Amino acid sequence: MRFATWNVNSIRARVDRVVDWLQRSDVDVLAMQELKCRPSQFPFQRFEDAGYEVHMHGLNQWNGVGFASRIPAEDVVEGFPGMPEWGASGLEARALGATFDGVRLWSLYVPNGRELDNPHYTYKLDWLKALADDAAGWLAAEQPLALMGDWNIAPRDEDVWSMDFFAGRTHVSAPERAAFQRFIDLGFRDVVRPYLPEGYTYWDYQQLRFPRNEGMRIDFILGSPEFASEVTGASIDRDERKGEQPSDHVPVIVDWGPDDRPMVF
DNA sequence: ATGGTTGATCCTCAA
Repeated sequence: MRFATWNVNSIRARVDRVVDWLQRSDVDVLAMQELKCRPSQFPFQRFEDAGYEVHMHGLNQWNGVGFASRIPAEDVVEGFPGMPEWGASGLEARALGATFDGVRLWSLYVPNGRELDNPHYTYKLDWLKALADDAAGWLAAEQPLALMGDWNIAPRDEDVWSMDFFAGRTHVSAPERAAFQRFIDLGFRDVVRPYLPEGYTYWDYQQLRFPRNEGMRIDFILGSPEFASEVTGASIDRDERKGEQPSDHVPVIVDWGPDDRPMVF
């Protein structure tokens, strides 16, 4: 099976690209973030015509998470217990869980944080702590489980194009990196890094960041031990940042399952 | 060519 995650930055602006990519890439389940729409606005038919069912969670023009899959989704859950609210606007559409053929997946859009002294930064850290608290319990199920999405954290210095540029900014701060590391300490593994030690997943639209390859690695797939042990490959589809109307993020893909296992002795 | 973003509830906010 092939699983992927992609912050599509508006599904309505990019449905052609996303559906074309799904079919071309032979993906079974795609976790999507930043759909930027409510269910009534989602182009469900375009996915269904391509053989994919969609489950999505969207409340307004911001955030929005979902799954497109060739496998039926079971036990679909919006948000997680204890997920913090954002001020008066309440719960945001940043997490959707679903099970596909026994594999539990989460599509996650971690709050951006904006600046270190911004209330969104505290919200981001609180949100990650609440997720980790719940995810610790999910691991006890000893079921294949993966947390997939836009984490808005660059865990290593080499995950940003310039540490000088990011000095004093979000995504690289010690508290954010500690929040990410907590998932690793719980037993999750970055299942892409062993196959691809280098490579960005995001380039800002501004300042010619992509032509200059001034990007960030902030989209990750963290697998439980039961998930990680069945991963047989991974890729980052950098080409999806090219061409007409790209998202500012690119897809991150893992190949998974006993049927995909190459011969290992 | 000495510049340079995109998307949404679209002239302001979010990333």
